[in-house]
Amino acid sequence: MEGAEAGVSVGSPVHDRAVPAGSPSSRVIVHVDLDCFYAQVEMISNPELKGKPLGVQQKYLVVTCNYEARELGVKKLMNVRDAKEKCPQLVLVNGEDLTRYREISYKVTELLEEFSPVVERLGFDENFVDLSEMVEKRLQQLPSDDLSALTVSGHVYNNQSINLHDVLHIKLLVGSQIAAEMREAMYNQLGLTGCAGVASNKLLAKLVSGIFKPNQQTVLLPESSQDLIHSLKHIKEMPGIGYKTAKRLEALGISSVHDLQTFSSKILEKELGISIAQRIQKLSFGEDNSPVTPSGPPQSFSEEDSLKKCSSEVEAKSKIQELLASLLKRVCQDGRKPHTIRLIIRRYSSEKHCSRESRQCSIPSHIIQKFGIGSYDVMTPMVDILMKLFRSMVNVKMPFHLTLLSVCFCNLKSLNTTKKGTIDYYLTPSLSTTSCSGKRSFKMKDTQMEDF
DNA sequence: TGGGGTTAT
DNA sequence: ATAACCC
Repeated sequence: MEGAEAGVSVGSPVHDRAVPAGSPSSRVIVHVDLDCFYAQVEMISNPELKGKPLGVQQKYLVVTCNYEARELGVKKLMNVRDAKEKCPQLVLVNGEDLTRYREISYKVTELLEEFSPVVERLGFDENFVDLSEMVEKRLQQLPSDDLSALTVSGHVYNNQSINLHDVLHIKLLVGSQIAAEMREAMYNQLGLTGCAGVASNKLLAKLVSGIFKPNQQTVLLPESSQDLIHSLKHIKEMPGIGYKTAKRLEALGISSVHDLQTFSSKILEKELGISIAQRIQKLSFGEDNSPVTPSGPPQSFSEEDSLKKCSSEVEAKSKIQELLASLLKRVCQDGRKPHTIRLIIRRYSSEKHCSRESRQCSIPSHIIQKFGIGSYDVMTPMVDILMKLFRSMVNVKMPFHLTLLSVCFCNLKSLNTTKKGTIDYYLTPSLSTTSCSGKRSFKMKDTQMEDF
C-alpha cells in the first residue's frame, strides 16, 4: 500500500487539497543525538580527562560539559566563573577551534549514511535518518509468521505495550532495532555514545530521543504522541518555535501546547502569517510532514571570532587574515570552490539585541581558479576584497567598536560541474597537484563518472 | 552567550 | 541583506 502512495498526484492543486492527501504514508524516523559531543571528543583526544568533571570553554563560557560536571551543578552555556564557583575541581579545555569536532561530526554522519543515505544533520551533534525503506526491506525478508520473535530495542515511551498485530507498532519496533545498531556502530567505530529517538516524524523523533538521557534510546508509539507533546511545559520547548515566535505567542496569551492547539487558526494566521501559523499549529498536535532532507556536503564554510573590542582598521585586518587563512585550508581540503565571500560584523551596542551586519560579493574568477594551488598567493587579493567589504560597512574615519568578525565562503561549486568541457576543467590544478591533500571521496568520483 | 550551521523573506 | 530557526 505504501508504494502506490509514493507517486506524484496528477490532480489539480485544488483537488490535492480536497482529497485526503493520498493518505499519510507512515514513516519511521530516527533522531540520533550524541551525548555532550565536544566533551566526548576531548576525552577521546586526552583519555586522562575521563572520569573527571570536564567543561569545554569558548571565551568566558562553558559551552558544554560531561556528565560528571553536570552532577556537580555545571550547566551548558554557564559563565566560567559561576562554573568554577559551583565546581572548583572542574577541568576546562578550550573549544574555540572546531576542527576536530567538525571532522568527527562528519564521520558520524557518514557512518549513518551507510545505513540509509537519507541523513539530515542538525548542528554538529544531531542527525535525522529516514528508516522507512530499510524497515520495509527488513519486514519483507522476515520469515512469514515470525512476528512473535520481534522485540523492541531500548525504552518504549510511557511504557506503552506493543501490539504485534499493529503494523505501525511493528515498523517502529524494527526502527528501534536499527537505531540500536547505529548506536553500536558509533561506539565500536568511533568510540562515541549517544541517544536515539524513533517515531513517525522528525518532531516526535527529536522530542522522544531526549526522554532517557545519556546513551539510551526510546521509541514512541502513535497512541502516546499526545502525551509526549503535552509533556512540554512551554511552547518554546517545541523545536521550530524559537525565541521570537514564542514571545509573539505569549503576547497572544498562548503559553502551553494546549493553548496553541485550541487557539483560533484564523487569528493566528493574521498575527504570524499563514505559513508560520499553519506550521506551528500542526507542530502543536505533533504533526510534522517535513521530509528528512539529505544534508550532503556543507553549503558554506565560516570562521568567526568574538572580541572584547576591535576599534581600528589594522586590528580588523589582522583578525580577518587569521580567519581567512583557516578558511582557505578548509576550502582546499573540501575540493569545491567558493564563488561568494561574505564579511560579517557585530557592532558594540549597550543592550539592543546584538544583530549582525554583512556584506558579500562574488569572488573574481581568476582568483577562484587559484584556490587549489600553493604557488600563487590567494591571501593578498582576498584580504583586499574583504577590507573593501569592511570599509563599506564601517566608516574607518569615525570611531567604531566591533565585538565580532566573521568570514564566510559560500556558493560552493564542484570542479566537475563548472565549465565542464572547457579547457579550464582539464587544466584545473587541484586535481593533479600535491599541494592539497585531496580528501575527496567516492561522491566526487561518482559525479566525475557521470560527466565522462 | 560561542562558533558554528540552515532556510525563508 | 536580514531575520528567523537549529545546535
